[in-house]
Amino acid sequence: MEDVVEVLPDVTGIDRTFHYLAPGPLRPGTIVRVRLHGRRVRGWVVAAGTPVPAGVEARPLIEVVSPGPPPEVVELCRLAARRYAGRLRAFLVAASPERIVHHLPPPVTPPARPPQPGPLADAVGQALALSDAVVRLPPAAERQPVVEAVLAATPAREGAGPLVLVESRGDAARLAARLERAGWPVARYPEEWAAAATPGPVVVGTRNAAFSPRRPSVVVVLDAHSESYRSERAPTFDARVVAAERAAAEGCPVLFVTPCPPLELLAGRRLVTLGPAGERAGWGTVSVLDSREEDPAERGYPSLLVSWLRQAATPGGRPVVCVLDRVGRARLLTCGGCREVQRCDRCGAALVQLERPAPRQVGDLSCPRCRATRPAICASCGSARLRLARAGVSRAREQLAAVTGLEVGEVSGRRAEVPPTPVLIGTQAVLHRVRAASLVAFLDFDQELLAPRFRAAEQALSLLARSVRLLGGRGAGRVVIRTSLPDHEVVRAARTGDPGLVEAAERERRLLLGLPPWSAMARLSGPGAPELVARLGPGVTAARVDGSVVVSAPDHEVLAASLDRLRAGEPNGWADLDVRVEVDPVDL
DNA sequence: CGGACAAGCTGA
DNA sequence: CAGCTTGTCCGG
Repeated sequence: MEDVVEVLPDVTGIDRTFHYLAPGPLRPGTIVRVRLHGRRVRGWVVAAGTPVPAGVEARPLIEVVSPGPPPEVVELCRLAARRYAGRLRAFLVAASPERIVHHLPPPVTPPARPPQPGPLADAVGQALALSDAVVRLPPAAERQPVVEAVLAATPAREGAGPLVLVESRGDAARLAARLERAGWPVARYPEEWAAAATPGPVVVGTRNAAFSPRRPSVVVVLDAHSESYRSERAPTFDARVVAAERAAAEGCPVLFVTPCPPLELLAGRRLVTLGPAGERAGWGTVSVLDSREEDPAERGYPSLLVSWLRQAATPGGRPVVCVLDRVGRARLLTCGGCREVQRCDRCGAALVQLERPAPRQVGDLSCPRCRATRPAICASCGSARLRLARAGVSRAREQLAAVTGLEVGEVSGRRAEVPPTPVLIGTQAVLHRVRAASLVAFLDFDQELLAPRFRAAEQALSLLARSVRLLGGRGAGRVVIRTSLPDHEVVRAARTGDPGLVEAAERERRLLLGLPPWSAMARLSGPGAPELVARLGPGVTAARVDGSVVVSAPDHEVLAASLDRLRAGEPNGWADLDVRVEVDPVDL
């Protein structure tokens, strides 16, 4: 009983460690049970051999419960806790088995497979040689062959194995099944934690798999543009960042595979593509309907769209999917004269009218993104006649059924069944609810292009990529974009199969406004937030944005150091501060 | 978090 | 003043 270990209790309200005596040496990450304040609680060994503070007497721990994350993953959790200003506990939970692990299965030997030569193998080889790269593959390209190409090209490494991150649990299940069918041993994370802790199998999982136990020999992030890699609950960590940090620490290559890489992913990384021809082919047929040129009598459902919908709707076949986003009550204002959408001339977001104007008063237009305001007059023709353009999904369903003569079902809610109708309509969530489509039509793509978030353009392009994928390659199917902005770079990118157009425009815009990746941001909310502003220290700026505080720093190191200062002053860390911290908030 | 304990309130 | 609620503190 000579070994002293430091234990972090698995208790919500505690963000500090305690010392206990262990029956022998225990490595950091080990899950133990201890007595704390008369209670029996679980916790993680987070350090060994640290001196017991004066005045306290370390007591023996109750028992060793289970193996947990290995020391290098505990270290990764520490880095993540610092970068995302969260409690270490949250990350250790993500890195730990769901149930007690009694014994680890024996290591397996993966098969040796020579890579299949071809353009895909070339791209993968190039990316692996770069060690940290973005592989831009068009949406119609299948992902399993990419993974197999990486597995075939990655040399075996003692005690290590490949790690593949995917965007959803469904993707993980499918990929795991396919790889197993192809003869690769697979361990799913977190369900098969113990197998994922042993050398050999390919570890497949969603964002938490970035904290999986075994050392990676290579890390692949599929659909790396997906926002599901960012956890929406605090701490809002980004698994892509964690995966990159882990690969760097481990000295193994990391590949981000995506049809539309966001700027933050490209920053400091090399890009590998299939070349213009290969990429263009993989974006399929993208058709654009200019809503400004429509016959008003068609009321938003132009005859060309209707005939495409009718053609694509086959009973019993893949559904036609229509997307109409009325998410965010951001009212879209168009000019009654020239029909121009009223946009912010500084950042391009759609303007809204502030509150309800007082009687006989014209309310100014304001930008929900950058807060700029201007008078309610059309920017292009000077008319003061502005109209509110908007239509809810349920009403659109009726209109669509009437105008096409087809049966149209509405997809709403998270768990409701998808109706078996030949045509479906819903918000962008519908793209996540179906596995395949014969046609995808965005009835009002302006909604996506002009959403008041600084990542709107990238998000819009990723919706198009997802749509192309639902059509399933083979040149069948069509994506229809109805918009008043047919020359917007997002629309051009999808039409020409060149996501670089969005990247270039985005780069310019973000540099100009000092947005990420040229800065690092965090949002502090909750009762404690306002008082903390004064304690942030130098190097950062803070701004009040409806009730919460947005903190900006030149980079993540400065931001993390600043937020760390807040925690450092408290004996019980974040548990003492009545505040919620989101680093890199998505919906800004 | 949740137990311990102190301070405060109520009713007979 | 017992019995109960509410609040604050602290854990090895």
